[in-house]
Amino acid sequence: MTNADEQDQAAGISEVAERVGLNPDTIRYYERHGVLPPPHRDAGGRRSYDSGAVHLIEVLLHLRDTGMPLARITEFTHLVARDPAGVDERLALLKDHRAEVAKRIRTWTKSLHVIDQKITDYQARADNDE
Amino acid sequence: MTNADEQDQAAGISEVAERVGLNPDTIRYYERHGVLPPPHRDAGGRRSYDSGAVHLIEVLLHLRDTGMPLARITEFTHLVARDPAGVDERLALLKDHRAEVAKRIRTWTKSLHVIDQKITDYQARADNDE
DNA sequence: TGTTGACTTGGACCTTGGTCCAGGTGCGAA
DNA sequence: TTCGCACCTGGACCAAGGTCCAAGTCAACA
Repeated sequence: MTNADEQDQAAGISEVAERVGLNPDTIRYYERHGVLPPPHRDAGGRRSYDSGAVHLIEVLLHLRDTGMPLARITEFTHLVARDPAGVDERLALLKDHRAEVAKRIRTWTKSLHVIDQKITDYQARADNDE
Repeated sequence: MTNADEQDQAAGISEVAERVGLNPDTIRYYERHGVLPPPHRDAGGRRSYDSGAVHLIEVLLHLRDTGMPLARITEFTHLVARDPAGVDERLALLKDHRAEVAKRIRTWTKSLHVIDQKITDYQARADNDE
């Protein structure tokens, strides 16, 4: 079983990509654009991600997947890099985003009702035409 | 008061755009791409939207705003045009979409909890550093 | 010791969803 | 009847977010 070893330290880009569900090219793209910080490199110059780096990717993906634009995620990453201890700005950014996500969930829920109404309409028409 | 008149029949593209919150260019773009059906034209060749046409736009915007790709909305529009009475396919399409929206609301709600967790973490760190 | 296979880089290309612009037309007010 | 304005068309342009490709490097294995 290779599992125990795979839990530990330093994976290559392909393995990380697979683990987080991204294309390796997407990870490189994010790095070029500052969305992700540059990872360590092994002796041969290849990218090497420890578990902390992988965890950061996973957190940032939660932000992306709740609609935060890459440019905004990049700000977050830069805050971490510039001042790893200074948590205040990051906290503000997250709270902002949290509010937006909550709002979007509310508006989607409303739209869901509109769609349901339309479905009900159509169902009635379909039943009438029987 | 112009209000009573504005409620009635046949608005031009700018007025409709304003009413539904779109750029007139966006409405033309949607029409070119089949997202919206071609509207009536007045004597001078200008687009003219009656209340039914405006209502259709509003419904389609609910689909768009819950993440349905324009290509999918276009299918819906074509179903209406091809067979105005045949409601079954439209119903299936809407139910599909409804399920996707419901799922998305669930996953976003989960991500919201992850973000909240991160906020709590940061808050604890900020409090410790005081 | 040479071939494989995974990696490296930079840049070209792609899709989605618009937005903007130039050049032309037609209607109503002055 | 001429001005001005809203509209028309077709096509260029834009931004975000990737994806793909060519050419080169390196480590390991036969």
